[in-house]
Amino acid sequence: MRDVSAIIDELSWRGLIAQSTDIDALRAATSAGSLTLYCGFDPTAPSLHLGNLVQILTVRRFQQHGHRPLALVGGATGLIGDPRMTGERTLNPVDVVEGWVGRFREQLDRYYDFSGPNAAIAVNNLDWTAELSVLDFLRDVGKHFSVNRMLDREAVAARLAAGGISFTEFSYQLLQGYDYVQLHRRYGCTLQTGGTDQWGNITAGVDLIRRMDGASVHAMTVPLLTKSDGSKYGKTETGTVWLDPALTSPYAFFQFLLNTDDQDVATMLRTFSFRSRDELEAVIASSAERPHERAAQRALARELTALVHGEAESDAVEAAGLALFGQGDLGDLPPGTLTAALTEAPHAVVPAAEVVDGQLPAFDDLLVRTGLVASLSAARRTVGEGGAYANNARILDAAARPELSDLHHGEWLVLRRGKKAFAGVRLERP
RNA sequence: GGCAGGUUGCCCGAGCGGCCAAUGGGAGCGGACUGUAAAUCCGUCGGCUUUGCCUUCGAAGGUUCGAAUCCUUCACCUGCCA
Repeated sequence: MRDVSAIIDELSWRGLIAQSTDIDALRAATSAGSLTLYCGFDPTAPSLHLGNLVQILTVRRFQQHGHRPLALVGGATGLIGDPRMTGERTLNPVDVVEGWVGRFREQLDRYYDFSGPNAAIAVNNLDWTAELSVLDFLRDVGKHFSVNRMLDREAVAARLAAGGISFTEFSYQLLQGYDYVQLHRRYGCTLQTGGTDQWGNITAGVDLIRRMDGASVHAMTVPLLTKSDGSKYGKTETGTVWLDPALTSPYAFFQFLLNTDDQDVATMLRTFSFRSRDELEAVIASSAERPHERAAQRALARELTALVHGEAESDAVEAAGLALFGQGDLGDLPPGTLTAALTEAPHAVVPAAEVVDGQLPAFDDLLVRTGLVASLSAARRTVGEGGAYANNARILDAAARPELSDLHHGEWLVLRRGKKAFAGVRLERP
């Protein structure tokens, strides 16, 4: 087993500790031996995302130092919804949330070790809330909460000032607080981690344990990932960067990380990478000297893509990107390389039957089919703006039709929108 | 409960009954410059069978040759008074 006490120092230099109830007490607790901790994830979407991964990997670091994680998926809290600044959530159907619980659990399997002396344990807060009666809840849990204090929560205050908040969401904090009580009782859990936005919820649990069981437990938050310009990291034009390859392709995932701003890349590496401090500092230093080589971005993209999607997939999508962004003629690429690259990128298949007079469907149509643009109007607009390319040559006429002879290896046409958005069109031969 | 005001495209926010698919800003997208970066400048920014047509301005009706703009009802929000 690794040195259980070193975890706090490690998190500290990585910049992963935002707040904690009592850092010295926590350090003492981690030094005393293996402790049990948890960080919950509410199934409010079909997949976990990059922002969640910060929390997951922080817990993973604890586990690697010999501590035991509880992989909590909020089957109950996901039905209620944590109050957001922006407004009341729409309740998701019960069966949908159930399905998401299963997907979250599968995803967590990848990051926590469920074997060994400090094996992770999968838990669902529905297990102790489903049969809880309203009266018991109000008498045993509710009595310990002060509405006055609950109103102080930032999200709640914002909602009161704006449109208002339902009793349902207002009660969320009680459920999360009670989770901590149950995990403390059942598993001896003495640490809860989460994003800084969870501080109020987490300390509510700490207080509740003190009141109900007279025990003192720990809380710690991890800074929320923000870019240097203050915006949320992990969101792109197209939306959230998901961990599920069906929602965010490994190719897109890799590209997203590779495009990390210079200003942010050091923070991202410290946050996500499991490499040693010396290794990271070397990469960051060399990248600062020669930023155009983007060694730090590449290191980040490689390690994280390999962790999330596997080593082989990471290599494949990196090779695809290198092939597509390469300087040379795409036609010079070996057929296998081109096919592999375009298969990783978005692509559309055109049946041979659609070839008329040796010509494929028009460019605007193909641009839409590959998903590079949202509509025919957008396709024509993009062509008009000079932002659409076929085989790296600007498309001048949206209505023009590519010839069979334009296809690389008689099979592929490479479409591009702007500088970075590639897609393949494959002609399907009968 | 009474009085007054509001609800516009991804967000904020203009909008005389015809010249409004609807001013302006932000975001997004494209181009230039670059390093598949940032900043900056320029362009673009509902859809389509695209010199025109279709669907949008909280919802449903109505007036009119013609409405985002007028009237009625409903829903929600914001002030003031009880």
